[in-house]
Formats: sequence, structure tokens, C-alpha cells
Amino acid sequence: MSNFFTNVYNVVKRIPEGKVTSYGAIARYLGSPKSSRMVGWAMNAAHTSSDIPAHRVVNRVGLLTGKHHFPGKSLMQQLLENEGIIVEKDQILFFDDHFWDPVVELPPFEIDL
DNA sequence: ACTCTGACTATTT
DNA sequence: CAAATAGCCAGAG
Repeated sequence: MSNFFTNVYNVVKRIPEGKVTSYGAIARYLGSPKSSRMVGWAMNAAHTSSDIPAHRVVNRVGLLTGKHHFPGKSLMQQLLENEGIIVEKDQILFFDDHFWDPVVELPPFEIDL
């Protein structure tokens, strides 16, 4: 397992229910602000894992860009709504209120147990 | 080693 | 304000 991916997974796993974060935020937390695409890609590799709440990871404006990678049509949106997050037209409403920044919420570099 | 690709983001048109 | 452009980096063939 690459450390980068593992870190991404661990961060995503630590996202509290009802909260969401962005690929960029995770990438920044891992020390590579420009690796946001890798975060998304890591999700792609892990989205099958039930342990990874990939639906809580959206792009920087709260848009469900990765919803098409989920089984079904609006599974991602429904999962989010199930956690109390309001989604409309693939866009999270009150995104700022639900945003969870690992850089702020998580200790600086204690990922990957 | 090289090229292509992608669930991003910031900048520019 | 919507769409194109350019950095960006790691994995896969």
C-alpha cells in the first residue's frame, strides 16, 4: 500500500457523520496541496471498500462530482442526506456549515496507524 | 523510462 | 458568469 493512499483512506475514515470535506483539503493535510486529483483517484480505488465513506468527500464547492462513480444513480446524495446533509442538484447546501477540514480538526500528522 | 489519465483547483478568456 | 487552460502528481500499461 502506498503511504499516500493509506493516508487518504485514514483521513476519509475519520470524517465524522454529517460532515464533508474536499479533495484539496485532504491533499493539503497530507502535505501536497496540488495532489487533490490523487485524493480523488485514491477514492476511486477505494470506493468499493465499505470502510471508506467516499460520499463525504466532494470538490471544493460542495459539488458531488464523484457521484457517478457510485453504484446506482443518486446513492451518494442519498447517503449524504441520510446523514443530515442537504443536497440539491448534486450540490451540498450550507456546505460551509458541513465542511470538515482535516488540517484544522485532525492532529498534524498522526495518520497511518 | 515514457505516456496517458483522472472523483481537483486556480486562473484566464 | 460559463467554459477553456494550465499546473499538478502518482499509478497503470
